[in-house]
Amino acid sequence: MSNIVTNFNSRTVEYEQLLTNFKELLKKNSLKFTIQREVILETLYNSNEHLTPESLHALIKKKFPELKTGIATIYRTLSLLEDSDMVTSLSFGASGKKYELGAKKHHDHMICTTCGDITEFVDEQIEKRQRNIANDLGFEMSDHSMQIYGICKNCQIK
Amino acid sequence: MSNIVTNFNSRTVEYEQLLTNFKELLKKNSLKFTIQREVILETLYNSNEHLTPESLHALIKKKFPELKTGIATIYRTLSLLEDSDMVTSLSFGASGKKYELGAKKHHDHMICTTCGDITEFVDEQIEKRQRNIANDLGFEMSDHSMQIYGICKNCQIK
DNA sequence: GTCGCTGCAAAGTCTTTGCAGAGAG
DNA sequence: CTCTCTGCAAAGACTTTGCAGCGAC
Repeated sequence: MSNIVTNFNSRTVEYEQLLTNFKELLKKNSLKFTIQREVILETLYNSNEHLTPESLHALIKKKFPELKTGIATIYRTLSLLEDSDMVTSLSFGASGKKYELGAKKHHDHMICTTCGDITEFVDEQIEKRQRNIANDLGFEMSDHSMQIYGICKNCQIK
Repeated sequence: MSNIVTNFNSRTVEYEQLLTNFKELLKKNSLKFTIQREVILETLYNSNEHLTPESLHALIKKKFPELKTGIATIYRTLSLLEDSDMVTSLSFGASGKKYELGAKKHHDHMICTTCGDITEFVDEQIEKRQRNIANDLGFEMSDHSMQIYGICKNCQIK
């Protein structure tokens, strides 16, 4: 798969770092670094969207048809990545479970109920307030997520 | 089912109101008011927890064994209630989809990752900030939800 | 070489649907 | 009476698992 290797040359430092972390994680758990796992990580990294196992599978099939990656491997790898906190899953109403790389900076989501588009944002004021609330309730906060639902600019115009 | 009728006598005004709304909703859509639908609404109202279709079913089976309510009816009624915005569904990681009555005042959730317990809270500061953010991004906000994950007081002690 | 990984297909879950009889309006 | 509901069981959708051969180390 020389074209995968070539691809790496154009990767950002950020991706190289991510890949290194992943390899370390695997090594630490005596797991193996396989082309499938690499392709999944890469595809997640290159996608700006939040992917379902299904859509990840479709993307990979399209980009690396010769790999014949099975959906089971996608599920297995996503679980692995999620367990290791390298990806985060979100689930919205009917649209199922979606995954995104968790290595990115923390952010919240604004979801358009018309077109399903997801916009990310961060607000330090809210972040701070969340920490305070958890504290007040005696909660040892490990994570949090926030979603705002509504109709995005584009869909309002239509 | 006279015992159901009797139960209503001890209901709060709030529940009476909820029931009236439900009946109106049904009438408006030429749907029928059945014992099953009533029992589902009542059980949701009386439960302080966030219920899965499964657990709702179990609760109803236990409380009204003579009804033999099918799980399919639970699913159908929950969809109906959700479509009409009378209940809200939340989905967390692996624990599946949980429902709660949406007639309650808006609130956010703090979820214990150890015992799965859910604590509700509201913070006006965050609520306000959310409105501002949606506004800034040109979003017409219809709803939002926020979850804080962590370890609750109880589980920290154990 | 060893032992984990993968694709495939089969098995599980969870949820939805078709149908015939029951029941609300 | 009519037309929707319901329970049941069968069908679907989505995930997980078992297995035999493959491939990383």
